[in-house]
Amino acid sequence: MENQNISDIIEAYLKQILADSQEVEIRRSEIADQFNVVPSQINYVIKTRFTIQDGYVVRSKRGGGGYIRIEKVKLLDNLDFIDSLVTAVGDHITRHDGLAIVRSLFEAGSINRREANIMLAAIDKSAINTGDRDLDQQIRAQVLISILDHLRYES
Amino acid sequence: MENQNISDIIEAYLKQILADSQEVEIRRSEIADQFNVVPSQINYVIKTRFTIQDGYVVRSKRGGGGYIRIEKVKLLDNLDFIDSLVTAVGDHITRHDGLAIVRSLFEAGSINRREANIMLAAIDKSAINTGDRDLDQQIRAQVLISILDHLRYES
DNA sequence: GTTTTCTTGACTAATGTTGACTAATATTAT
DNA sequence: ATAATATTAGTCAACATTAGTCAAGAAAAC
Repeated sequence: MENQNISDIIEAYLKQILADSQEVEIRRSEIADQFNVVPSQINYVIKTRFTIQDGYVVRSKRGGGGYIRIEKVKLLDNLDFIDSLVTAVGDHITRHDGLAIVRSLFEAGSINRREANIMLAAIDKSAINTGDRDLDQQIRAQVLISILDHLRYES
Repeated sequence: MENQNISDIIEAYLKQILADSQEVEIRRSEIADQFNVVPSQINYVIKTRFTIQDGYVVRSKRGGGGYIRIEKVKLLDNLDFIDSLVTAVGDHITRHDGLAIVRSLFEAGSINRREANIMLAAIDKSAINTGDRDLDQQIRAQVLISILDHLRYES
């Protein structure tokens, strides 16, 4: 504890607030000033310590009255399962393998038929079709992972 | 919270009136005076927060006795409604406008909250982010339309 | 010594605010 | 009637105010 870096200190500060309330809203530059770091360090802290895997959802807005809001969310008990699917998706995935991912979710009871159909529509050829097969597989992977991450918590 | 921007405050003021009545009619300069902003800021608020995708129709008249009238629109029956959203999506769409589309579906009762969140995850920046903004907007439009088309069959 | 994590700042992007100029409509004067 | 003037709203571009990204270098961990 003697040798904490400033990112750890900022993390602890924010988590202390979150111990009492469901969410915390900050102005990036204010926190940066308060801890005497450049503003982008706040992004670094958030990106490394307030991920969805940790149970946090972050929203922000730029411009006048802008903010960064960190919300503590209730994680579901399907985390290991979701993790395994995220790993299976990787950074490229074919439609065929994407279908298998969605089917796994459905069979595990994580999503119902309607939700499965929405996911399938989102990764269908009619949805993702840039003409570059490799790029399509990358986008499909990102879309799937983004959805999988949302299935980690109750909203 | 403590430091809201004035556009949000004006938006909230108008929406509060619209919570009770079907429409609100204002004199632009009066509202501008009331909130101590230039008149054109009222146009900005309307253009960014009371679009057709948000479920509002705006009419106005210039000259003596001029006004701006904001009307909450009744949603059409489901098929026409989805058609109108597909048209609104077009072949490019920003995340901001995509969000409004999903919100419209939710508010119309076409999808529930979970389904809305899946759709939002599918068009989020974490999902669609090729580095080419224009391409991202095209893909986002295709993903949305693919999902909208599926909703048509199921409902 | 190498690899990972942290720190920094230049550059980018999104959103909000302002005011000068334009356009439409109504009212008044001729 | 027509023209001039007054009274509204609309557009657009400049500027202001926030947050995000990325890559280079420093520090720490291994």
